[in-house]
Parts: sequence; structure tokens; C-alpha cells
Amino acid sequence: MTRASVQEFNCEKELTLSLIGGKWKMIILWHLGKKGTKRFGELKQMLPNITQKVLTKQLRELEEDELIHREVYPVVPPKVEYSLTEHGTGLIPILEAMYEWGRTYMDTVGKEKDDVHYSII
Amino acid sequence: MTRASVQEFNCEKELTLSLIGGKWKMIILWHLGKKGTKRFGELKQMLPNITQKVLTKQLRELEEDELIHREVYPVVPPKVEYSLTEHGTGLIPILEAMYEWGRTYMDTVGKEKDDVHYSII
DNA sequence: GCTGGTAGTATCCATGTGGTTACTACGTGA
DNA sequence: TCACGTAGTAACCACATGGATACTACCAGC
Repeated sequence: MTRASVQEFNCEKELTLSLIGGKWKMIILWHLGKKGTKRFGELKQMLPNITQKVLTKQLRELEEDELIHREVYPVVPPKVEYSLTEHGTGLIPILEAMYEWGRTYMDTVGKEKDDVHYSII
Repeated sequence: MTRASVQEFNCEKELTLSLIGGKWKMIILWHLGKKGTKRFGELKQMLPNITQKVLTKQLRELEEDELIHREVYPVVPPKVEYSLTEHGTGLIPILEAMYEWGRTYMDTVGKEKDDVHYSII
């Protein structure tokens, strides 16, 4: 059962949000979109503070929702590659728009309110 | 303190997500964007299953993040109107893109997997 | 037969978010 | 003087998500 299954939404955009809303999902999609196919270990290095369990879970959910493809090579030690599906690729423009909006927002709101500090790590 | 303040993000798009990620925030922004200024009670009617406390909280956070404007009229009984700010207005195209992507996604994934049922209420 | 390297599971725990229900303030009009 | 209507607060609770830590499988090569 997908997380999204048998769920109710007020609108289609909430379905979209539910698919990318996991803590690490947008960055994972972003990296796979910008840099292409990556192995599990490579993704883990790109997301320095993520634990294996959490990365595995995010990837499994993205796979179940058909946003990424998981390719397992039957070798030892294990080798697993992740890449975007067509659905996943279609999300990249939205992530780019969110990136641009966030930049503009930080540049204005972040500077006029001195008690607000956003940090990109 | 804004929820977003003193928070760390991997990327600007996570800041964006953090501002619209509340359970009801996208629909609130959507309604205000499509139908213009609304009173508290009108919004409550548009979001049938939301409680007053939660609606108040979502609105306060949107206001603190400068996505909506709150106009209080000093009358009895109280009258409070909500409308989009410029930042809020800038989000509407992103919400529209998410809506379109969600529609396409439902039409394909939702139909090929018969164990997945999305319902828009 | 021991170690190394990858991609995981298993168990347990902390936290935030949203939800439920009840209560408040205030002036108007009967 | 009492109820009405709007826009809230207050106190408390439930659950999903993510995090910390430890364990596993598998074969190659020494």
C-alpha cells in the first residue's frame, strides 16, 4: 500500500505535496534530476545527515509512488542504482520554481526581519 | 518566532516547502488567490473539516511568513479579512503547476495500480 | 576462516502537527 | 438583562514521521 493510497485530498496539488513532502524527497529528486543515476552510497554521501534507515525509507516510498526507478544488480557487495522515472522528471520544473521563489523570498523577507535566519547548509 | 526562523534547509526549495507544507495552507492560499479577500468565517466554510483552532493557527503562520495579510476591523461582532500578499501571489503559479502535475499523475498512476485510490473531496 | 564493503533491517524513542472540546470578549438589539 | 454572532484561546491528546543505534547477508581475496 502506497502512502498515498486510499487517502483523501482537498485538491490534486495536495496529492502532489504528499508525494514530495518527505523530509529528504525533494533533494533526492533534485540530485537524481541534476546529476543522473546514483547508487545508494552516493546518495548517502550527498545527504550528509541522513541515516541509512531513513534514506532507505524515502527511496522506497519514492519508488512505490513511481517517481524513481530502482535497479538492483545481483552482485556482491550489493549494487543498487536509482534514477528518475518520467513522473519524477516532470517534477523537476516545479522544484526549480520552488527554488527560485525561495531565493527571492529569502532575499526580501529574510533581510527585513532581523529575527529570521534561514541557513542553507 | 516564525516557524521558518533559525531553521536549516538543504536548499531554498525546502524553505518554500516549509512555508506551504501545513495541512491546509495550500488550499487557503488557493482560495484567496482565486476568489480574493475572504473573512475568517468564509474560509472556515470553504474548508469543511477544519476546526477553528487549526484554521487560526494556519492563518497566523501564513501571516507571520508574510504570505497573507490580516485586516482586523474594530467592530462587534468581530470582522477579520484575509488576502494574499505579493509573496503569496507569487506562489499561485507553483500551486497551479502542482495541480496540473497531480492531475496527470492521478490519471496515469491512479489507473494502472488498482490498489491505489485517490479521492478529491 | 577472517575481514572488508554495500545495502540494507530491526528495535526503540522523540517530536511536531493536527484534532477535540470547551471557553472567552464584545456591543447590539429585543 | 439576556441571548446572539464572530473570531478567536486554552488545555489536553493521538499519531505519523523521522532519528539513533545495532544487527544482517553475501562473496571475494588473503
